[in-house]
Amino acid sequence: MKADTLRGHLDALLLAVLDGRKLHGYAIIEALQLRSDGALDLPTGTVYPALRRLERAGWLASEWDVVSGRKRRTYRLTRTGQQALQAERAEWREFTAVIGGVLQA
Amino acid sequence: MKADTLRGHLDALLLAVLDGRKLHGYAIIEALQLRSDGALDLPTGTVYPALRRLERAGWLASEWDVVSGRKRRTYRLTRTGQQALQAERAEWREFTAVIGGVLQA
DNA sequence: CTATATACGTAGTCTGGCTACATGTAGCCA
DNA sequence: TGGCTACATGTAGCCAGACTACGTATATAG
Repeated sequence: MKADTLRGHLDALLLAVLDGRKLHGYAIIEALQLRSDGALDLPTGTVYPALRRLERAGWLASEWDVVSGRKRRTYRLTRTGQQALQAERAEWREFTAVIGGVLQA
Repeated sequence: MKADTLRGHLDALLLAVLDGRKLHGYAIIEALQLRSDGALDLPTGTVYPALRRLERAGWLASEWDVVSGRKRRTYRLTRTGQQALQAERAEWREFTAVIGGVLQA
């Protein structure tokens, strides 16, 4: 997949992958790989700053836990984040309708 | 529609709107508005440089003509551009499948 | 005669994902 | 026991690409 196409859709992906479960950063990257059949392989330099940004925005909450000696920062959706996810899904539908409409017009 | 979401899809839009017809820059902007029911209102500072870039890439060819005293640079798809459009359409389908898959997984 | 729509174009900004780097632990294998 | 790989988090700085803000010019309506 061409670079840059992700632009503007990263937040939606991160919120979606955290819908209904708690995951730490590394696991989020793996979950996205899994769900996209390997098409999405986001670098840590993309994901970690984004997660912190979403937490600052109040859409995610995090807590440290230690699993077999390793520190993990585990993220979950806040109520606001859940609403934001709904909004992102709606925007995605609108976006694909608009661009898709032009592409196959 | 959120800014930046267009990123990486502009070329596809321009190629698609020129599929099967010749249009000048200003008319391209209007055609995109029309086809998107007003959702796409691209500024000239976005469209004109992109058209020149696509021409340099060999995907578009242009010629000047004068209509009622006004100069117009009219663009059309080259054969390479036609192929590029097919590729862009395929990439769009892949892109929406990947992101859409994650969003509603 | 001026305001608006038509028409093309460029310089510079800004944003947001990416590259490259830094840090450290656990577990395996030679 | 030493090194390699996977796991795990994080930051600084770069860069591409669309956008903002201009500048230019003609036709037409009021």
